[in-house]
Amino acid sequence: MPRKTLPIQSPQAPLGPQTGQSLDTRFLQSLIGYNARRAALSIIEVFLERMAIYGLRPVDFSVLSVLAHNPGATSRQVCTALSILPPNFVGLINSLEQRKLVSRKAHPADKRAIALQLTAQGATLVRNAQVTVRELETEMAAGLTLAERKTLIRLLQKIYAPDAPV
Amino acid sequence: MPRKTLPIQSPQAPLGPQTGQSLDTRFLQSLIGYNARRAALSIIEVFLERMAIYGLRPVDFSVLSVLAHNPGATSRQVCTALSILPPNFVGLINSLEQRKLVSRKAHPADKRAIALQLTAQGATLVRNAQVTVRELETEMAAGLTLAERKTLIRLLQKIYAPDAPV
DNA sequence: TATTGTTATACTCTATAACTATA
DNA sequence: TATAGTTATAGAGTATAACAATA
Repeated sequence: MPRKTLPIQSPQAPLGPQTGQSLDTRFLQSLIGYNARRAALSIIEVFLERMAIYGLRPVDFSVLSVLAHNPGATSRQVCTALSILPPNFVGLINSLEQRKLVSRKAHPADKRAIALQLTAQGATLVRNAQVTVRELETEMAAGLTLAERKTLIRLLQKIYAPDAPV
Repeated sequence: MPRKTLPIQSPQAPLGPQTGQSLDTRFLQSLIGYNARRAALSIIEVFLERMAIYGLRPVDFSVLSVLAHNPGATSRQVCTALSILPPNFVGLINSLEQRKLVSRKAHPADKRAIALQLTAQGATLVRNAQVTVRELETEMAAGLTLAERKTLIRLLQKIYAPDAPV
């Protein structure tokens, strides 16, 4: 019979911990939220190192990657897809445009909107960046089999998008 | 024969996406880092709602939870365990002390250090908060079996602490 | 000389209100 | 009236340098 909660701590902790010793974090380690955040931060840490040569932060990479697969998408669409607030998107896309990675075109059907697309330079950059990201993901998941990796992603998606199709 | 990468997109995308339609984010969804971040943010969102009655942010809860299981721990120990930078810990612990949730005592062996411990009020608060956190975790993981939940946590820990004992 | 706790400060990220042009 | 993009700004989170007291 499975129990609902993991054991917290031995009832009689011996002494107060002394400086230099590491602490018992078993309760936090039993939480999905804590572990998901820790894992995300450790991957982002390596991401920042490897992507520095491209001058891309995680959000920049996400935007370029989405535009690579959705040419002509509008700012609003990208913001919705990536949970970016429109005011915070302005400076981001301006920067990418100044770097000649993204161009703005008039939207064919809506004069309010602007169709975004990668430049040739942007397409090349994101292609290389995606290879680098795949490499670092493989390194970070070195302790997982390919099946475990797919399982991990599937379970994470069930947390944040429980109704999405498998 | 398993393939190393997931399919990105159908080679011939039909038309530029129109406003109002959602975008193809399959590449990002194939990344552990992207999914871990999304899952962590969705849990934190609910966390903020449910923990508002306790007046606790995620970092406050983590500190109180660690102190509950490690009475007498020093600031430095808590900072190391939770990856909090010492300068950012000062205001946090001052606030918890002013709320009578944490008390500082002279460290028995090191005059530089301060031994932290929960007050009776703090112990009661963290006990209730931990119950609330367990509840919200169970809700967020409603689509997972108990075995899947344990698997998810194990796989996440292999990402951010690959050398830790299972 | 190294470490604990602290102050001051800067930088990034995220969030809200309000405006314009158009639908 | 509602939406796309924008501006200005505020708040939270995270980061580094430097200091006094103690090891």
